[in-house]
Amino acid sequence: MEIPRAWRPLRRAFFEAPAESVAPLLLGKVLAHQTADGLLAGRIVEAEAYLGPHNDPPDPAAHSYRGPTPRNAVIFGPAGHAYVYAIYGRYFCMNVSCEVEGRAGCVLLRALEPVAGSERMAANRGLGPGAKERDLTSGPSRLCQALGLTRAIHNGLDLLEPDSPLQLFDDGHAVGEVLVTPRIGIHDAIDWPLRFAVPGHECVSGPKKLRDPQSAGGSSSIFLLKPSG
DNA sequence: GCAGTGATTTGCT
DNA sequence: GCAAATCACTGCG
Repeated sequence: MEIPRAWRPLRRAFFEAPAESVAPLLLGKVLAHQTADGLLAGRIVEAEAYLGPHNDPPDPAAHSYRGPTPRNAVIFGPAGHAYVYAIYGRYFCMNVSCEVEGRAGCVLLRALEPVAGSERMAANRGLGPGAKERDLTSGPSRLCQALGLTRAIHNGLDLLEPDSPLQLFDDGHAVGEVLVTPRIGIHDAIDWPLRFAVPGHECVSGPKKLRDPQSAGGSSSIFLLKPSG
C-alpha cells in the first residue's frame, strides 16, 4: 500500500505550540512509516504531553527538565521532528517535538490503531498474523516495535518532510470526545492531566480506569473533554 | 484479572 | 553507579 493522495501532511505551525495543546489534536492523525517492504501506518489513539523547562511550573517528568543535553537535543530543536529514545535497556519510545526552535516540549505517542501493514506489525512484534490489534500497538514501546522504529535510524527525522520515511498525516478522520488523565509510568507530577486518549478505544494502553471513563469513578484528574470548535 | 519481577542499554551526575 | 516516559512472563486468586 502507498500513501493515499487524500492523506494531507500536517503543517509545521500545528506543532509550534505547547505540547499540552498539540497532544489532544494529534489524536486521530496517522503515523506512517514507509519501508522497502511497504507501508506501516497507525492512527494515534493515545498521547502524552511533556512540557519544557520554560513552563511554569517546569515539568519534572520531562527529559528536557534539566536543560539541553546531547540526548534530548531534538526536543529543543524545530517542531515536528521525531525524538526516539531507548528505555529500560530493551525498548524505544517515540515523541514528536513541539514549540519553536530553542523551546522544549514534546508529545509521547503511546498507542496506535493499525491502519496499514498489520501483518508485518505482528511479525515485528513476534506475534502470529491473527494477533489482536491491541497486542500490536497498545503502548509506547509496542508501537515502536510494530513500526520498526529505532533510535539509530529514526531519532531526529523531520516528520513533515515529504521525502522522510516517517511522516504524520491527517486523513480526515474526526475524533469526538477526548479522555484526559494523568500520565502513565512516571514518578513526578503524577497528578498533571497531560495524557489524552480516545475514550474506550480497544488499542488504548493502561488499566481499564485509564481507558474507559465509565470505569474512572469520581477521580477529579480523569475527565472527558468535549470536541473543540 | 492482578501483582511482582527480571531483562539489560543509555545518559547523566 | 544508578534510575529510567516498558514489556512479558510468572504465580496466584
